[in-house]
Amino acid sequence: MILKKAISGTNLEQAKSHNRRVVIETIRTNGALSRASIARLTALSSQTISNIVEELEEAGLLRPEATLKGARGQPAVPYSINPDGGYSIGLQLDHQLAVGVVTDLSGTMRARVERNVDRPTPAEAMPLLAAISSDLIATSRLDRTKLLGIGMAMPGPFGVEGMTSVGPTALPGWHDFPVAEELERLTGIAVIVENDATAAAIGERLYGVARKLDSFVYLFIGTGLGAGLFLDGHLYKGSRHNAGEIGHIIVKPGGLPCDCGKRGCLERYVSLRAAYDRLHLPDPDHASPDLLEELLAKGDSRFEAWLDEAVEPLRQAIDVVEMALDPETVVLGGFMPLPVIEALAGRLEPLHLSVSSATARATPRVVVGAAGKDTSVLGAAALPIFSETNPQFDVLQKPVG
Amino acid sequence: MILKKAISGTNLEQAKSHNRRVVIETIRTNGALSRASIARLTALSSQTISNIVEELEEAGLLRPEATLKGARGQPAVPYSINPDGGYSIGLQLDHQLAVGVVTDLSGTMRARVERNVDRPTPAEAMPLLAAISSDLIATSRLDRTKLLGIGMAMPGPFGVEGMTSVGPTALPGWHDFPVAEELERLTGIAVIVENDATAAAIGERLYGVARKLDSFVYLFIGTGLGAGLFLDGHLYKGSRHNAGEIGHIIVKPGGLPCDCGKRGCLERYVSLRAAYDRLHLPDPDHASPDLLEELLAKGDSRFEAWLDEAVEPLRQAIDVVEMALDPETVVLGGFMPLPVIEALAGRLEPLHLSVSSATARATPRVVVGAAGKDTSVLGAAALPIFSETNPQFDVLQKPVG
DNA sequence: CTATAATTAAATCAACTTGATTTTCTAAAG
DNA sequence: CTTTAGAAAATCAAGTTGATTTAATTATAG
Repeated sequence: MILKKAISGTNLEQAKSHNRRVVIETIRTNGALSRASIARLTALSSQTISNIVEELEEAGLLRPEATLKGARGQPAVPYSINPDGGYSIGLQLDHQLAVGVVTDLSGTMRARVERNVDRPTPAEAMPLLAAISSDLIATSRLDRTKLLGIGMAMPGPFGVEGMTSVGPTALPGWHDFPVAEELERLTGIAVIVENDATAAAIGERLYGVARKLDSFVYLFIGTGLGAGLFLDGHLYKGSRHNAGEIGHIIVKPGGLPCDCGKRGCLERYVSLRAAYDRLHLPDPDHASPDLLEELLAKGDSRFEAWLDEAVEPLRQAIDVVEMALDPETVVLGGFMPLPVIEALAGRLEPLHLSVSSATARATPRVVVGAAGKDTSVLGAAALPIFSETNPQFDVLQKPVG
Repeated sequence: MILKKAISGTNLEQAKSHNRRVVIETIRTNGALSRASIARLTALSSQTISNIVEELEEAGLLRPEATLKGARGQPAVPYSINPDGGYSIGLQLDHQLAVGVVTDLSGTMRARVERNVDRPTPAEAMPLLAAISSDLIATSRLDRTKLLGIGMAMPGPFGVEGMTSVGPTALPGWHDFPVAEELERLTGIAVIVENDATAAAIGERLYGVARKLDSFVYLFIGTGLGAGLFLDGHLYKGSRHNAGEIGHIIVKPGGLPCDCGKRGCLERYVSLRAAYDRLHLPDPDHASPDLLEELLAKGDSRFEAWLDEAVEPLRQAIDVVEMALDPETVVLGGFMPLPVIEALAGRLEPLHLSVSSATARATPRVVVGAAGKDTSVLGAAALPIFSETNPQFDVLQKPVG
């Protein structure tokens, strides 16, 4: 009999680990907090919090701030995240560029390395990425024991025949290549690989506009278009790690042909590639997002036409996402330059009627998040930090098998 | 300073509660299991499992089966869910029918009551629902202490101005009406309200084709069309309880006008209402799904035409769901009669290329689940059982505030 | 009779809780 | 200005809870 891998039990050890994460997360989302207020927010006893805070301070993850006077009673000592409590490496691979960064626990970039590539194959890219990582460690002279891991962002989807490696928005030759395992082998550091959109979503969650949100969707406008799904306090990756690949949903049945074989796919209208194509660039494979920013600034009429044409498909994508997932907010970002994203966002209203049209809202339906070429590397660097410090169901369960 | 409601900490008490749920869930998904095998599956020690199983047997939730001989060692005593360990009331309200059922822990229907209604308002429906509940309790003479709660299913979306109460697929007058609170007040029993699709999804998860799945989407074809989202082992309801309302995503831009104000909405093509409209029934508000089953059996040409026209929008809906959520499987069901669902499913291939086209699959991309008029009541009855026995993150966290 | 596997019993352990106490401040009273 | 009461934070020490560990017991196949 085949037994389903059951959800597993928990014990004190897991509980402890969870509670430590809860303390960190509570401080991250709220800023510096005293032990007493952490206790109130987490429903743990003040004694427990005291113990945990002491341990985390010992470990260098938290640091005390100036005592808060002015109120009655013993003055509170607020604790905040110690930026130097840990470091993370973020890598990002795309058609033309490989970027690596080091960030500290506060998400601040401490080092950055960039290499040009040209639609690299795994054989070309893997050594390069490993080299970038060791470069970063060497030049930033960071304490390896405080390195939480490597986060890597690259375009999805993963492992889908006829989609992963097909067309100008995909990277060729990566179908079924075990990126994380290989990079882990080369560097000896734990590696987390996600698509651009997911990485960017985590970046927004830890340090950006989504800091306090439980459920949001990050629409990543890059070479193609993808969504990072953060639902009910955790990243939703899908059963085969491909959730959010909405670039290939059909927004215009019978519309522009797409390399995936369908017609009228979303990313044929809303993506860097779509813009390049619409502008009839001679060499769209080597065009730069900067060009679009220039054209926007100049008020180029062809680019304006693209903007106008892209708005309705984007509106429809937002509609689909809102209807399917009812998120608190949709965040727009990606490799598309910020001014262009803002121009698109500015033309979105009136949005379609959806479940997000609902009455009282705490946040706007659409907000603009981080955009530009470092969006996804910084998000990538946030991945290990998130996975090491976020309270999540997994952590509470004993590892099984 | 406004503090975000933090994720809260945990302690032994929560852990215990979680572990009990884990034991129940493990037995539910795998069938009868000995203490030793539960221990292996859950990663808990056999002593812990022994204690928990003893308690659960004491409480009547588990019962021992015949000892398993034939292997070496002391023979194992398998335990299974005791159907009489608890009962649940399911209610379902729709345009023409209010149904109530009692099920036991195994999901078996123990009693059923049905009342005709005609697009009822809250003032009409609430006393009726309360009466149905007390009828069920009285006639089935069930032990009130073993009643886990009332689950209720009704069409969504909830609380969306211009959508909740508009059009022939919605129930009028329910915008912002606090159904659960009111029914709880009238009956004195805990009430969980979900839309049809969500209820059906939970039913499939506990007792049906999705029993072993971690992530799946239930496409509920009813008067309208909605999706129940079960992602990463838990129900995803959305930030305003409206996730899965995909009946109003646009599948044909500029297509048939919809009462929500948009054009080409999915449920204008795939739903009972869409079929009735296509058949030009004189009184679509009072048509019955049975008619469609008859027409299908007869091979009615107009109905065949509807089937053919509905397939592509349905295919597109599946495409959107697969691309956005990468589920293990999409389950088709709803009020639409089973033969009709099967006819639709039979015409779906070839499905669009999506992330679900991936290589090795454990389950088919689309499976047919429970369909017919009792689908959502039975699912509704599953809701309290699920919420009382499923291991979930919430349970592990201390109630805050 | 022996190896094997399931189950049980008693003792132990780790982490959170409880309630009393101490510390350190503000605000009001004298 | 000094004193005192009141308030909130932090700490201390003992207590509680539930999982784990270790060892013993039981039942069966070979």
